[in-house]
Amino acid sequence: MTGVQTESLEVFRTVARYGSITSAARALGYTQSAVSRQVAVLEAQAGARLFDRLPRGVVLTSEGACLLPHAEAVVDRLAAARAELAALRGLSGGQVRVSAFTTATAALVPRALASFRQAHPGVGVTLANGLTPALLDGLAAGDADLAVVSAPAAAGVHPIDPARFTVHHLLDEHLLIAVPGQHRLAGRATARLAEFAEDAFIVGSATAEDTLLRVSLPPGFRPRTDIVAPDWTAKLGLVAAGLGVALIPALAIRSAPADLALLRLDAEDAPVRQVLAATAAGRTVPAAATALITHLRHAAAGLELA
Amino acid sequence: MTGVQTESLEVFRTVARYGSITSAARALGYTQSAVSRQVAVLEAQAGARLFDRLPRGVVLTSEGACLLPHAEAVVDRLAAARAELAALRGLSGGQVRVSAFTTATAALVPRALASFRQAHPGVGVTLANGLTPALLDGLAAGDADLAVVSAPAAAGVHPIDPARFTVHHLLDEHLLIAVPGQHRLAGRATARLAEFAEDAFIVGSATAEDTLLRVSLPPGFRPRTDIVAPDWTAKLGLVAAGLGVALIPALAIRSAPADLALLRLDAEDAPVRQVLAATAAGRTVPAAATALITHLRHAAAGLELA
DNA sequence: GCGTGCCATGCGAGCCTCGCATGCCATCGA
DNA sequence: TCGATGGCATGCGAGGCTCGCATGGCACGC
Repeated sequence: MTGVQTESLEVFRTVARYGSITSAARALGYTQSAVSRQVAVLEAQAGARLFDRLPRGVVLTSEGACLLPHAEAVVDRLAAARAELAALRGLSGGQVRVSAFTTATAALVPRALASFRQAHPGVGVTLANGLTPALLDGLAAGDADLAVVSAPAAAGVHPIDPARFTVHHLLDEHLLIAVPGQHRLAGRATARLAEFAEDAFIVGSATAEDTLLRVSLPPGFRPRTDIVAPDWTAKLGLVAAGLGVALIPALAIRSAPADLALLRLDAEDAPVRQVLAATAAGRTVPAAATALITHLRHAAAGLELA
Repeated sequence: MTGVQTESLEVFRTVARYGSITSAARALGYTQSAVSRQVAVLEAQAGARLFDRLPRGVVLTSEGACLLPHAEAVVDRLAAARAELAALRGLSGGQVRVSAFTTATAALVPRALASFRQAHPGVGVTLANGLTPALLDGLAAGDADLAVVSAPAAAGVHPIDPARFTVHHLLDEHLLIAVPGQHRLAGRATARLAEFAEDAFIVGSATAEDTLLRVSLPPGFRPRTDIVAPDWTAKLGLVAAGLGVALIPALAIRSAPADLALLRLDAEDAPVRQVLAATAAGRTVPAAATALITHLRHAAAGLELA
């Protein structure tokens, strides 16, 4: 019973069904001798006669009848495995695990997932949140198939080791500055950071170092960070109420709010951030993940135009 | 995915568990190259990479993770098949289908089944009833594994074709004649049929030909068959009430009734009937059936003594 | 009594799988 | 920086396995 060939089980099943080695052989496209021998081998492995040889064919013995449901279960299970692999390959099944940094889950990832699920309804998707370093660690650990991460566009030190990860560029994200509707610069399309020296900045944490401001503070520029707000929604609410201005990554804006103005910050002040889709290098990328990258690209293109 | 070797699935499972081809090979007693090649073959059959080769071992791809539960199910199912076959062989499982003629189910078969079930509690037993010809047909058709049948002891024409059935002699059944307790012959141990010329016979059907009397009527002997009763219990009740006498096969007597006498009929009048256990010739006899025959023999020996 | 249907088996060719040995690659430590 | 180590892949040859072909034995039916 060790080293069973699954074909032998299929042969066994067919012989049991036909009640004849010869006709089973015909049905399977084998020679009668081949089937006879395969049955004999299976019987030796089982340690018991599986068929009684009658003058007009064969019938299962009690041992054969005992084995038959198991053999059919095995054959069926293998067929199920084949089918599931085919589904995986054909993007009509399986699972893809995506992780993304929080801002990306505002608009970019949801839009990509929406079109992806429409295109491949059979593929399950799980979404995880986190900060870029944790996402990359999880990616390397195999916790996710695909990570949407951010990286500074600066050509210098790249936080993403190209030897460990394969990255797919999605978009270059610019930084916006949100000002109240009646702010003196509300009508402008772009602005420099230095123009907001007198404004109160609503930041995400108490220390300027932990906020977006840290990326490139002009020398001598020390913004007032009076108000701390935990998330983008709260920040926008505070800005709309006239309590100050706030730096907002463009991706965090789901749609243009009516009661405040968004100015694009000059690239000199805040270098654009890259948004990337990363996969683990050296690991086979699931077909679903590859497809999802395409949808992420399309979603990114749609967002950049807006 | 056709022609999968079940050993390859076991290998696949082990490699996935160890995360390393080399250590899996050690655990399986194979060479690293053999395991490497088996994995490669399985991957070719699956049409996809199942493992990503990392510098320090291997990890499942999404396809591999998809296949793994199926592989484990197959391996487990084969192990279950092995276990069930072993149980069948070891008489700790399985099923045996017995059929018997009605009289044998009064005492002989129940006693044999009782001791058999005590010896092999794991073996299921199904019991069917019928007349000997039908039992033999069912046996030949594979509806039963074992049939308890009766046959005349006459050495002449044997109703059981030895080419179609293997018979195991259980006992020679003698015929009893039941008489009321106050019958004039009640004190005798044996009797001749002719001594009952004046007695009313309680028979199983209206025509003498269909009763036990038919087996060998002395010339000129024409018993009175006034009363017809459907079964042995009713017959015995009628006899006990003094309404006549009745021929009873010894096997139909579960225990000696108190209110009537049982005389053994002379063998010249009613040749003893053989009770046999039959199996289909040319068919493998299940181990449980063979064991049950032994228990039938013991039960028969116990009944003959009584 | 012979033809037919069915299964088992000896024989030889081809293929497959194994172990051995080697090569390649990445990592780790001196 | 370079060798040691650990891990996987692969060329090679031996042995085993499975196949098809052909034959033989057996039981049944005309």
